[in-house]
Parts: sequence; structure tokens; C-alpha cells
Amino acid sequence: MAEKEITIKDVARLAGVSVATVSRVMNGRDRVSDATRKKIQRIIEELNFVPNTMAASMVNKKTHMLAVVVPEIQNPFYTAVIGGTVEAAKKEGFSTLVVSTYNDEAEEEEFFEGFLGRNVDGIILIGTHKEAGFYRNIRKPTILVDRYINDCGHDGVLIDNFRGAYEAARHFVEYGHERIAIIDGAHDFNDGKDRYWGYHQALHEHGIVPEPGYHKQGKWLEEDGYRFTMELMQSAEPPTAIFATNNVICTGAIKAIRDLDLRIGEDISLIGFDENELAQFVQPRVTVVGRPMREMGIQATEMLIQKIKTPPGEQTKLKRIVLDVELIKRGSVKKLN
Amino acid sequence: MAEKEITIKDVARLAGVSVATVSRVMNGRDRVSDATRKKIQRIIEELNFVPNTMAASMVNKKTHMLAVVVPEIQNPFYTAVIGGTVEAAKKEGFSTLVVSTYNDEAEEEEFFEGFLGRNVDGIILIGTHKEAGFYRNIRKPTILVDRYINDCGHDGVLIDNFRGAYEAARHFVEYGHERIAIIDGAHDFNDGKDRYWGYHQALHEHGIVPEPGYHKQGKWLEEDGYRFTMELMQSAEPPTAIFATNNVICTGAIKAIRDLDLRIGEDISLIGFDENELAQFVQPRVTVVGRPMREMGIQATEMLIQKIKTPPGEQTKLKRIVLDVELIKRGSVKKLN
DNA sequence: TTGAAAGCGGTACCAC
DNA sequence: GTGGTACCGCTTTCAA
Repeated sequence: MAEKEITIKDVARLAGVSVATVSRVMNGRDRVSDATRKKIQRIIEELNFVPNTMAASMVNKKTHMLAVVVPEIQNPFYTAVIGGTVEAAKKEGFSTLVVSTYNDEAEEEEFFEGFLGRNVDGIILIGTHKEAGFYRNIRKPTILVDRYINDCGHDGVLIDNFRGAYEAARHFVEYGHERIAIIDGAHDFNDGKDRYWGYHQALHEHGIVPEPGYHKQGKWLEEDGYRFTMELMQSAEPPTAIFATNNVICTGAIKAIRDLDLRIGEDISLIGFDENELAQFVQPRVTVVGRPMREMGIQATEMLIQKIKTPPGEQTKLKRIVLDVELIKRGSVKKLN
Repeated sequence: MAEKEITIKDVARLAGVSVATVSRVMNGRDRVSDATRKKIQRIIEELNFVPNTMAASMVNKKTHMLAVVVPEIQNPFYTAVIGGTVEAAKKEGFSTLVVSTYNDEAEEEEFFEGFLGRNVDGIILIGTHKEAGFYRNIRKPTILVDRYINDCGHDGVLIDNFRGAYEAARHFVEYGHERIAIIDGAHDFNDGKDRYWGYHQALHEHGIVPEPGYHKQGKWLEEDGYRFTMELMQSAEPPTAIFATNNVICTGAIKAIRDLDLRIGEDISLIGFDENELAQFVQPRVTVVGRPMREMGIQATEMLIQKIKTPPGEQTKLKRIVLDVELIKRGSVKKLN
């Protein structure tokens, strides 16, 4: 397991040339005579020599690695973004490594201070921190995905949360709903906040004043979706529609509805945010606001690599790409009018 | 974004000491006078200096990083293993990075040849390669998880697939089933093969000869579960029970049963392998063979770190840890007798 | 207690 | 074309 590693020096010695020449052959930049090249290549082969990437990185300050840092690796939304990133990175010759912070700020900080954070060429970040200061301290090409903090100093790839929620709520209204509840979580990030206000505006525009009791705030957890749906449906005046603002809340809501022996799209209308297994399984299937998850990863990665390749001098000003969402209508919203 | 990095030299110069002394203060090993230590610490603070981990690693050959390489990051089984790994690694002061090979051998090879594979201290590997040769080439502390290849030269943390399948099949038999189908995939790895033969033995022991048409082999995909369940149930002599040998096949089977308008545990009995969302959602819930996924990650990581810390001389002989599985009985198996 | 200097394993510039 | 060599940023003897 731990024989002394073979180095470029060994190769040079055995080939009877200098390390410089071996280096040339490895990188194929400078030209080397065919004879020596052949000989060196043979020795490399024989010795099964693999250059130490770290040593190389020390001098040229490049690792050709990207990190994608997500809050939670178990959430299919994030794994889809990761998939897009890996694909796009590979195309450009970069390797990708994944880090999950498990929604823990300390964990996120450790990444940046540790080996990884300091040695990747760039970072795709779905952050956990809420203050711009944290992000401003990141001195490395970074693209924020999904969650964006104003004044953070980095580019972002986002989706139009406001519009997604607006469309969902409007869909309810158009179908004649007025008692429309929303289950979300803390408004720590733009995404959650925007979804709430999108919903809010759609209602207002149609003269509906959202009843305070219809706004349930948890922690963006499945159990919140479950508990609040239970509460709502068992209250004196249950809503006719529920907007579940992320995929796990939606899962919880579906389970609650099932346990309450209610029929989706009949006894209660439901719209979720993001695709999820259950939403596609139940009958009728659940209408959701879909976002181009994989595409977000791809776009972010392309921006990132672009940025990495741009000489420090000519950095352009900050930009944010906003991708569109789509209301995927299925059968979970009952027509009341 | 790219001001010149601060180095240990800058600190040394400003503190009016040698780099050696700064290094001492940073690592806290050697003793340094209180006065100089204070001064150096102040400068480090002021400059916001963070040492270059790569340079350090070059000399002490340690990165304190572990990689966990999985075939597919979207599969909850693997993310659970990852979770266990991250937890255990953290306890011992190691960072963990995740790499998904997407079931692609080339991708897996690239990892080992690239920056990451060469610079982590150890690897938790759920491999994609099928030949022992590939694994024997890995010259780094490595633990194989779940999938094990004989003669690979590494320790492993496995589960008793044979027994899990055996228990599942026996459960069917005890409940009076005789027409028991099994859906699996290629027997490339021990896990799949063992599951098939566990099933096979249980039937044989009870004098049941598995009908060839009841063994459906696909690619371990959800669509296989769906397609084969359809085929089986629409055949001239449909089985009374189906053993879905992994989580996604089970998901597919559940969907097919739903689309066929059949009732689980009534028209068709079903047992899955590994927990999954749908198995717990449908009514009645689906009986599954459960494995201690997170625990597998933890055990593997502890073995790995142990190994990393063991001096090369005194390596012990190979060992495999086999964790137990558990048949989680729920309502999806009908009593026929 | 502190400093000088020799690496770690490469890269790249400058000579020849 | 090829070799010599000064780094990259840090750790670690060895001396002082």
C-alpha cells in the first residue's frame, strides 16, 4: 500500500534525461525529439508513473476541480442541480466534487477554510449562510445558485420564485378558490420570501385578502407539511386549496391528506413547488411549479468556468441569470366555478 | 477576487521572525516564547492569513480528506451511506467529499487518476468496476461498501444479502405462496447474485421449484420493475407474490400495480429491498428487507480511518464486516393458508 | 527559543 | 532540443 511513490526524478534518471524534458513530454507543450519522447513514454509506462497533481498545482495554481456545495444531499432538487453541474464541468475538462453542508453554517465555513475550499478552482454554492458578509469573504470564483443574498459580491443563477408562486396562486383563483392556504418556512432567503409574496400578490390582485390563519410557517420540513395540513383541514374553516411551497412540504401535505381520508383535487386542492415522487404517484397527480433544476446547474457551471478563465483584470460586473419556472397543471386543483 | 495570496513569508516578515517560527505557532507543536507567539498571532489575525493547505500536504503527505465514491447520488440508499460517512469522518477530524460515478466505469477511473483520487487520505468506495484487477490497482487505504469483489485486496463492509433475500422468500412461503416471482438485474456483483440465490434456496427448501418465467432480469432500474410487473401480472399464470430486489425496482412495481388497478397485499403480494418513499406511502405499506445504510457508512469510515492511522508495516490481514438485515413486515403479503 | 536551509514533486524560464 | 535551476508555500531537521 505504501511503497515510496515514483517521481519525475526517477523517470528522468532512468531515461537519462533531465526532469525538465520529462515534464515537457508529460505536458506535450514544448517540442521534444521523437527518440527521447518515445523513450520517456516507455519508462513512464513501465514504472506506471503518475505525476503528483498537487505539486503541479502548487506552481500553476490550478486544480481543474470545481466544488458544488449544497445544503442537503438527500433532496432530489439539489442532486438534480449537481447532475447538471457534473455534466457541464466534464465537458470543459473539470472534475466536480460534492459537499453537503446539511444546512449547517459551521459545516459550510469549514469547507471554505479547509483543504477543499481553498484548492478548487471555483465553487457552485447553494448557501446556508444568511448574511452577505459571509459571501463577500469568499475570494474565489463562485456562483450562487437558487438562493441569492443581495450584496454578496457573486454572480447567481436563480429562478423566478415570485412568478412561480404567483402563477400557482392565480391558478387557484381562476378555478374559483378563495380560501387558499400557504405552507412555507422562514423567509431567510429570497426564494422563500418571493414565493410568499408571489402568492400574496396574486390573491390581492383578485381582491382576496389572505386570512392570517392560512399562512403556516414551519421550517421547510416534511413534517411541517404534514402537521399544518392536518391543522388546516381540521380547523373550523378549512381552506379549499393549499399551496405547498417546496417539495418536502408537499410530500407531507399529501401524506396528511391521505391520512385524513380526503381526496386530492376533490376535498382539497393542492399545488406543490418542485417535482417530487409522491406528487407524480398519487391519483390525481399533483400540479406543481416546476423549475429547470438540471439546467440551473448547467448554466451556473458554464458561468463559473467562464469566470475562471477570465483574466482577473477584466472581470465584468455582477450578473444574475433568472430562469423561468413552469406551472405543470395536473389534476389536483378542483374547478369551483 | 485575485489579490496575491498572503503567505507565511509575509507573516514572518511583518512579525520580524523566521518562517519556521510562524510555522511553529500555527501548528502549536514546538514551543515558542509567549511574546513572539502573541505577536505572530496578532499579525495572522490582522492579515487574515490562512495557510496554504496544499503546500503543507506536500510535505507531510496528509490531507485529512476522505472521498466517498458512489455509483449514483440520486439513490437514497447511497446518500444514507454518505451521511454515515460524513458523520463518522467528522468525529475523527476528517473532511469528506462526495463523488458520483453515475455507474460509469470511465468516470470512476478518472476519479482515481485525477487530483482527488490521488490526494485524499482514504476512500470509501461503492464500486462500478466488476474486475478485481481494477481494485488491486488502488494503492490507497480503501474500504469497499455494499458491493464486494473477491480478491480485490481491500476490506469491505457488506450486508447479508443472501439472508435478506432468503428471509423475504421464506416469508412468502410461510404465508402459503408458491408462485413467487423475482425481479432483479445482472449478477455483476455479489449483492445481486446473493439476493437471487437467497430467494432460490428458500424456495427449494420448501420444495418449490421456481418457474423460469418468474425470474425477470433487467438493469436494476425503476422501469424494469414497472415493465416486468406488468408482464408478470398480465401473463397466463401470474404469480401471487413478487420480490423486488432493490428500491427502485420496488418503486416501479408499485406503480405498475397501481396502474393495473390491483391491490397490494390482496391481488398481489410484494416485498421490496431497502426502504423507499413509496413503499411507506401506499396502503397497505410494503414489507421490505431493510439494511442499516447509515450504519454501513459509519462502520466503513471507522475502519478506514483506523487503517489510515496504522503504520504501513503492521497492516493486518483483510477483513470483511457483514452487517445484518431485517425483514420489516408490513401489510403487503397476503396470507394464503 | 529561534533561524537557516533542505526538501516535498513538479513547472517554466534561461542558457547552451 | 535539452539541461540547469529558481521557485510554489509550507514543514522539519540541525545548529546556534
